Order: sequence, then structure tokens, then C-alpha cells
Amino acid sequence: MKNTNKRYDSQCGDCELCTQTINRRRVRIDGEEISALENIIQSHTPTKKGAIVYQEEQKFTHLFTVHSGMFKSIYVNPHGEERIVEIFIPGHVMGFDGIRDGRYKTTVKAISDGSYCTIPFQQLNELAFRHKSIQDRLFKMMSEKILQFEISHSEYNAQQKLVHFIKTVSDLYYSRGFSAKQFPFPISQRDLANFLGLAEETLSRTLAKLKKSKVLTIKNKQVCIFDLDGLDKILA
Amino acid sequence: MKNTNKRYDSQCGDCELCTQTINRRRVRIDGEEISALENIIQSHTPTKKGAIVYQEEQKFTHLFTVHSGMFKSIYVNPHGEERIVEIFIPGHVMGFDGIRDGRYKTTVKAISDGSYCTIPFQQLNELAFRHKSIQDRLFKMMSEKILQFEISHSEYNAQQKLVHFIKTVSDLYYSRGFSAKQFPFPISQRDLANFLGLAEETLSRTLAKLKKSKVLTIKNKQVCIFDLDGLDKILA
DNA sequence: CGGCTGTTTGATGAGTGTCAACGAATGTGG
DNA sequence: CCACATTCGTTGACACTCATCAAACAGCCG
Repeated sequence: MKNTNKRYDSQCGDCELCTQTINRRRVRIDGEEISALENIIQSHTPTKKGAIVYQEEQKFTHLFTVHSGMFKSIYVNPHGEERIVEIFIPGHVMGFDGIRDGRYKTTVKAISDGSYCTIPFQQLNELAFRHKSIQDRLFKMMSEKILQFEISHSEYNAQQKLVHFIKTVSDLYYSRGFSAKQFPFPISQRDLANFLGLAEETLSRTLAKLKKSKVLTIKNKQVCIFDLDGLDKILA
Repeated sequence: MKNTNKRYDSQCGDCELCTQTINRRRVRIDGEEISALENIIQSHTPTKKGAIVYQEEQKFTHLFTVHSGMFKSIYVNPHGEERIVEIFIPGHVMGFDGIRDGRYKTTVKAISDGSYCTIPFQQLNELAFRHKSIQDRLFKMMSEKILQFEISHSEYNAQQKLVHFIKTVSDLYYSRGFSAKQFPFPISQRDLANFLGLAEETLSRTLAKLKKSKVLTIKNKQVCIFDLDGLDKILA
């Protein structure tokens, strides 16, 4: 099982910081700045499922990029309820919530076995101050994130929420050269429901409906999309 | 009417860029960097209600800070439906959605008469590259915005959505030294419903309920909060 | 005054959350 | 390797929130 997942690994210089999307494909940015960047990235910390990358209120020191596996970012509301606010897959950068006031505001845990790279923010910051292109990239990445949130804010029903998320993941795999129709999906339905703001039962029923209408299934922690156009129709 | 609003104006060096929150109060950051910043800010463009600050797909050149009045940021989804994704009040910075790829992704319009300041991003960028503290501030502001979205993602019912938004505005006025219990609120119920993702009728009924239970009212484009603790209880 | 636009009210139904129970899968210790 | 415990996913019944439709009402401006 672990071996079949291996091909989905992200290379070290393959994260959002070092790549850009052109024609739906993720391509590496070249230049000495990027090399400088790669030099401060500490590579491949392997993690077991459930392992903690960073914790709420811990001092903010690093950003992290997912290398393999899936991670979740958890926010605990004032009533102690855990809410999953983000799901990360290979290439994603984790830890932006710490920049604000020097402490992480969420807790990040591994959903599956996997590994991540570590970027000392202090050094990244210095680098951004020396290389304009790196400063620009950081601004752009954060701007992108803000835009995504703004738009995703829009009102979807249960099916659309689910399909939208799966499509996002599909696009991401596609952009890295993998199949858009079949890819690993190690997240549990409980976590997924929590993330999407749905009851577990609603998610289960929604998945059943999508399977019945031959749009997609999730089996053995793998998504299999039968009808990509069907997905778009659901979101339309 | 316009005169009574005047005291709610934000000063030029009063926006999120030049201030920070300490003990729920917004205080000015000092230092020559901030002065440099103020030098590139072009002051006070007055606008009439309905006026457009920037438009989707227009080339990204400036950030804007609200000086007085209220503004809305509109995203048009693929089906031509308009969705209000942000509401801006004095001190807020508008235009971050343009950094991503050099074009604004939303349209910003004035909800009421008001005015705003203009910051050439090119110059701001240069400045951020020279003054580390400005780069830091920009990073922090964007991080803050990301965090807000992540958290607000959490599941609220209609009443909580409404109360949460009003509380946000209240806090913001308070942080600038105005009353937390009574402040201008020029947004129409239609726009507000759209922003909150509610039907107009639901919003109307929710407001009626809050008024009946003596928590708050909105009259003459003014919010009047009777029971601040009541608000917190609703969100709890 | 009439024609807008914005807000309110009532009736109805769709979509989801909740509760309860069960079945399937996974992990654990002997 | 089996028996058991635990987690995870499924299914049905039901209640409730909220969107929708329809219609009336209020405020505003020419």
C-alpha cells in the first residue's frame, strides 16, 4: 500500500514556493533565488498517521511543505469543538496561520503516513528581503489563498461542497502530472465531513448518490472519478 | 446625515498598514518606515454611493484603504450571479485579490458615499523591499486575513452569521475609539443577506427576532446594540 | 401622485442535522 | 490465528432551519 503511494510524492523543489501553474500544469521556477530557497529547506521528515506537525499556541518558527501523504489543520473553537479548516496534500505549504502574531493558531496533524519538508521562517524572511522574486512569490501565494477562501465562501449544497473539494484535489494531482481521475484519498469520512461542514451521515448519503449516478466512488482510500464532465455539471 | 458620519472617518495613517491592535485598541505604529509609507499614499478620493473603485479583470496597480463609508467586494460566479465576498469599513485595505496574478478578481463598489486612499502597489512593493518592517506588516496582514477566513468558515446558523458580522464591525469601531454599541451601518439588507449567504427574508426575520428580544436593532442605517453580552451568548 | 426599491409577512417544501441502531472494517491481545 | 473491542461507515425516521414563492407594505424620488 505504501509503495503504491510513493509515486505521488512531491519533490523537494516541487512545492508552491518553487513552482507556478502554467496551462493547468505545475512547472518549476528557475533562477538562483530558488536555489537559495532550496538550500534553506530541510528535507523529508517522515511522519506516522496521527503525528503532530505543529500545535496551536506553539511559537511560530517554520513553514512546512507537504512531501507525501495528507495533513489536516485543526482549529478548536471557544467551546472545545474541533473544526478542520484545511486539508493539505503534496506541494501545499502549511503554517501561514503563525505569521500573524508569532504563534500558530491551528494544530496540524498527519491524516496518513507521509512526510514533509521544513522551512525556517526566519531564513525565508531574510531571503525574501534579499530576493524580490521570493518576496513576490510569498505575496502571491498568500493572495491566492485569500482569493480561494473568498470564492469558496460561496453557497454550495452538500453535493457541491463534496464535489468541489474532490475536484480541487483532482486538479492538484493533474497539475503535478498524475491522473485526474484516480488518486489516493486517505482522509476518513468523519474528517472530511467535519472539514466540509456536513454531518457524517449526510456525507455518506451524498457519496452513495454519486456512486449510484456513476460519477465517482471512494474505495480503499482512493478516489475514482468516472465522469469528469459530470463533476463540472454538478458545480455549474 | 453626512456630517454625523464624519467623526467615523479614518485618518490617513489610520489603516491596517499603519496601525496595530493592542488591548483591543488600534494604535499607530511609529517609525520612519511608516512615514515613508504615508508619503506614497495618495489621499482621499471621495466617492458617491454605487461608484466603482476597481473592477474585475482590470490590471492590478493599487491597494486602497477605506477612509469613510462602506464598500463591498463582488465576485461574479461562472453563472453570472453576484456574490458579495467582503464588506469593508474605515481602515480596511482593499485590493489584495489583485496581487495573485496582476489582475483584480473582484469588483469593489461603494455602498454609501465615502472616500478612500490609494496606494501604488509598485511603490509599496519597493518600500517593503527596503524596509523589513513593512514587508513584515504586509505578511502579517495577509496572514491575519487568511486566519479570519479559516475560522469564519465554521458553521453558524443565520442568527449567528448576522450577529458575528455585526460584532466584527462593532469591534472595529471600538478599536478606533468609537462606541461599540451604536455606529453607522449603511449596507442594505439585500447586500447584507447576499454577503452572509442568506435569503433576504431570512435576514429580515432574524433581525425582527433580535429586535424583539431586545438585543439590537438597525434603524436609519445605524446599528444600536442594547445587549453586548447577549451578542456573545448567541455566538457561544 | 405614481413608480421604484427595499422590507416584511405568511405558507410551503427541500435539504440537512440529529438520534438510534446496525453492519463493516480495522486493530489488539491472547 | 482467532475472539473481541473499537473505530468507521450506512440506513431509516424524524425534526428543524432556511430558501422559495407570493403578496402586501413602507419609504423615497421624480
